[in-house]
Amino acid sequence: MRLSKYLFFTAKEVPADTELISHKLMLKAGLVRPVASGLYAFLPIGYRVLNKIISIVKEEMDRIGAQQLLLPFVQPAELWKKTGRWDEYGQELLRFQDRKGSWFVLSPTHEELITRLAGDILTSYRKLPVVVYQIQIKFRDEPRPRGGVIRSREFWMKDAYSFCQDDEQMGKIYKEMQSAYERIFSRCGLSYKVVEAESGPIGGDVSHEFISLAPNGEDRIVECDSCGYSAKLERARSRVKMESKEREKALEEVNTPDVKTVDEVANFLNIPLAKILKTVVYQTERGLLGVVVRGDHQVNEDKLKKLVKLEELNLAPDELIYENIGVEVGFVGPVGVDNWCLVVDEAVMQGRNFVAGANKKDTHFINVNPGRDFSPEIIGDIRYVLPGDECPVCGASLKVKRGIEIGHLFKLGDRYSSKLGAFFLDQKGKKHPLIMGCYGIGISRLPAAIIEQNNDKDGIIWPREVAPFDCVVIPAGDEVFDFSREVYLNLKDSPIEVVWDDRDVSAGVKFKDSDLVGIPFKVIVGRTFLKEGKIEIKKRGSGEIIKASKKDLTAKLMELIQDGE
RNA sequence: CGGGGCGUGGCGCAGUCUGGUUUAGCGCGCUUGCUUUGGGAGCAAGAGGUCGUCGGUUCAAAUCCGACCGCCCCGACCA
Repeated sequence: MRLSKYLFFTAKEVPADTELISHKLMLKAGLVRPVASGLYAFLPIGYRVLNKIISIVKEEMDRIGAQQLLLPFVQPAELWKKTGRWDEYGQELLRFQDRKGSWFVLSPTHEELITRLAGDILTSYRKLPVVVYQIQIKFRDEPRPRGGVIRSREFWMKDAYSFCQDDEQMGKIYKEMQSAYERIFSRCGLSYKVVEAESGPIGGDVSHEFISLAPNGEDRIVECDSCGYSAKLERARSRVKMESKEREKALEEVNTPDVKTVDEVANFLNIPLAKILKTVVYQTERGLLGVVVRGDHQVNEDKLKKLVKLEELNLAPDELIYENIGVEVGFVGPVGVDNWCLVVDEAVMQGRNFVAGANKKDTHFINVNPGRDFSPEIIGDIRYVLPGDECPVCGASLKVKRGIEIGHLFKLGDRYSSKLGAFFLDQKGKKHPLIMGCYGIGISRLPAAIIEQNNDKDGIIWPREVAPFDCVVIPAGDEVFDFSREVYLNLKDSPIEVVWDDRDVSAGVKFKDSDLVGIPFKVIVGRTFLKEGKIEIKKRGSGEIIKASKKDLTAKLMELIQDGE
């Protein structure tokens, strides 16, 4: 490839409001270009990287016997109505009508389609298990696309689906898929974590996410260095520290004029946040819910929803609270209220002598004791884990880290197959729903995730397997231009992927551009060649220079590329 | 859903508050020529803009007012 003829450009400036390094570098290096909110064009260099990633994914999927297929990007609404997701999926599902007025959706995912297909074809236990996958575009009408290709509306995804007779078969495939993912992400040069996850709108019980570690990532995970426990923050648990058993003191009112927030109360009474009870009032389909957590904790609504088994859960508006509790927000507490369902976090139950709102203007109670002063209807884990909490498995101190979700595994069970009538017959001729799993990889966000972990002040440093090219031949000086062409043509005949920077610009520009784009090796033909007859190979990451004669160049490079892990 | 910001050649920005010397500037990139050429070169000459759209105010609008469209950022309820 001659660079002078390649659709290639680099930019010195990118919009001032781009935050992420990967976003900046992808724009600067000319990998992608924004087209509209959450829509990106992949230019040739960027598309090469994407294809490298796709090849790795294909190889590893094929290795575990998954079969590639292609489903349509546009799906009829009917299927989505059958599974209920036409209503459940919300505004992220982009819907439109064809000329006849029939409704369709742009696929945000493909469970419905693949399940119906499987139901038509996989009618016998003899064919099971089967794993299929596809690599194609998805569309989710995100409320706020951000971070370049990390959260875009249109994106590439690898989605695989497994169909099994029973949970045991399913479990085996789930494990195989997990190790395939581990190989894929390692080959991409990523440092990642596997964590327990929530399944969200896809549904299902067991779910794991692969998180690429990145300080700016939008997902937060909890992990234990000591035993290896790790989970998404939303579902992470922690052990409740046993409080020293203080003696229960007598309940007392204190005057707290205009002291409303937990922070204000802590300051005003000069006590730690953990000694305050935070009472949050929710509105649900079955009336008001009083939710109590410690002042230093936050209510985890996902956990709360699961615990109380309610669908609708919204913070109650101020007026509604005033009407029902008779006090303004800020002085609400659990003591003496009976027209709500009281849900209390387990950590609260371990404590003694708390401060809480007294349900009276400008007044708090001190020495509030759970059990004595109020009786919860439901007790459970409804809080977010905090850094330093004790690991639920081994008790060591937990850490909270950030990252980017790059892969997700779900055990779906029969959620889709039952609703869509995807059944098979067992040995005895008995009908069962197919037991399903689904497994995604965010293909088009992977370049960004990789760049987040592999860059320096000069630009991108691609790991070997995903680099757009292995090397670039750089002529440094007019006298060597013709010879550099020879060098290029020689390399082109080898398996090495080479590009020749034949542009009429100074050598400095070529070096800078090569560094920015992240080509692993520069093959420099210049003054060293004129002086010593040697060609230089310069490594992108370390800057190390290896000299080779024209004769040895290809072999030397092949060797370096192989070692370049 | 709430708050904030932005829209000026391909890209990044200034100019808008205080309307009129602005023929609408600057940097990057682009074209041509000469000199350069191992880490984003210099000089010279050029091309390229209905100042997001529509409407209003005014003798006069990139600048003031209104509506719309597009884009970006922050927050999403913790009492």
